[in-house]
Amino acid sequence: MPAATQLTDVLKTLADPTRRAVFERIAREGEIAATGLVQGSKVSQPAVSQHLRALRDAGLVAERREGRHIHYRIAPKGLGPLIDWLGHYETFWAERFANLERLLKESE
Amino acid sequence: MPAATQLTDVLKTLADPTRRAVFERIAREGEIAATGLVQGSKVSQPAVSQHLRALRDAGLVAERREGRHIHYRIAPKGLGPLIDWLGHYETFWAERFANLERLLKESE
DNA sequence: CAATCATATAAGCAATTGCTTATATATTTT
DNA sequence: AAAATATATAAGCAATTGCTTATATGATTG
Repeated sequence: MPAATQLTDVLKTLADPTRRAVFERIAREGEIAATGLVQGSKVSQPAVSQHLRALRDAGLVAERREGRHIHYRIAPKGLGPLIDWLGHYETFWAERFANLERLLKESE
Repeated sequence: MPAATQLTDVLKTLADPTRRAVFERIAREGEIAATGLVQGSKVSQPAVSQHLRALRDAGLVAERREGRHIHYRIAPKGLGPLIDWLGHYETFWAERFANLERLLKESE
């Protein structure tokens, strides 16, 4: 797949607030089953399922089946296209980047 | 405006390939008038104008009027919400982040 | 196997999106 | 002021999106 297409998919996938909330919750929990995501969600089970499909298709999450549960986790490489693209704009956000750099250092 | 709304706007705005191409061209050129953007574009003048409006509304570009031309440039802070959001996922892309870090160092 | 639980898919629908053509608004030039 | 140039807005339309309800598939339990 062309890199631009992958980037478009990642951006489109994360652009929807509901879907992004699902992604963020998976990140927070580390690993969580679809059932858990449906609980405490504003939308229906099919809606969550459709968002999970979109996230998976975009390469943003990975799944692990365990019995009748499917556990989702963040796919580390998923944000790659976005980060690579942002890399082209370093010069514009060098200052902010420096802050992230500091945070990273501190967390080591 | 809530931070989440701003992020959603930035993501939605960049998610469209045509509009993102406009943004990238502005970044490449440094500064360019709308006319210049229309030339060599696949879409019509109104389409470009609409994309420019969206980019401006999202805070991604700034404009400077000069006679009857309007020159566009990247708004450095525009990508801020996106970069801040990605900051929460440092741990997932620390390796890739390190590369960006090195690039930044080299460019100093 | 039958019932149950977890997840996915199908179908339909209102809302949004990105484009077009046509027209309006600024700004400059003659 | 009239004509030309640069940009924006309006209106309309096909395509896409995100949701719903209803149903199907997968997997476990009794």
